[in-house]
Amino acid sequence: METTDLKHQECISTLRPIRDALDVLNGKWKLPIIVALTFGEKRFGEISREVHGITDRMLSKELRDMEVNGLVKRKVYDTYPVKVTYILTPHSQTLGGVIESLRNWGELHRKKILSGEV
Amino acid sequence: METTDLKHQECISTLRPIRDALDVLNGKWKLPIIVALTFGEKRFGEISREVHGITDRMLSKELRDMEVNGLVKRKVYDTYPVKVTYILTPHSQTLGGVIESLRNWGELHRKKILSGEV
DNA sequence: CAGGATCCCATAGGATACTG
DNA sequence: CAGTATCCTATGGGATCCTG
Repeated sequence: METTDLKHQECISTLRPIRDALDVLNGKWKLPIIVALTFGEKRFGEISREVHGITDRMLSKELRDMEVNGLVKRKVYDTYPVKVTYILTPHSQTLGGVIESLRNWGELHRKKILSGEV
Repeated sequence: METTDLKHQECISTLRPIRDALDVLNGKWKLPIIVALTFGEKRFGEISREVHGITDRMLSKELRDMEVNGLVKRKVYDTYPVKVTYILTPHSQTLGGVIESLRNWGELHRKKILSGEV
């Protein structure tokens, strides 16, 4: 294996975690759901009402996905009718820096594009 | 408008630049293309060979997209047959921090998932 | 209430062939 | 060489209805 191949391999393995991170954040609804849960533990119906436009199907799907990724915790109360709440996990808090970074660059990018700088 | 609505509006406007940033990076091929161009100006065919698995159609599409977003610059040489090269712009360099941030979190995330911590 | 089931459409992306 | 055109599949996401 020669130098350029080594470099290439290094970059490929660098790419994997980046893709992981992007996948966790991606899709139309994950960020809005995180925002909704930022203000505290919420029930399914509450999130549904706060994240404007989301359907029950997508909310259900995204919450399950986020639970698998350890971003939210699902709590079931044994009442009738059943009550289910979702809450952000400590792990989700570690996303703060990434989101900040994305936001800052997004703002910079928008400014440059609008000013015709790029 | 009451307090919760104000908070909500603030968060929505915060979300926009984040989405912008995610959109610029997203898709299967943008990062690998950036990696390929990191080692310097390259021709269409060279990128095609370095980014394993990409089709001409996707490469063409992604390069155009990245050009619109000011990440790459396209240079046409008036030779026969025509020679075209692509090079990363200074603006694309500003992505460095975001990518670092994504990579670090992605690695942390993977560790936590694999260790069963989440 | 908290979803699942079903159906539908739009877009991402792949395969192959073709052209200035 | 540097793409474009065409056709196809898979996935994301929406709409609607149903149920424990």
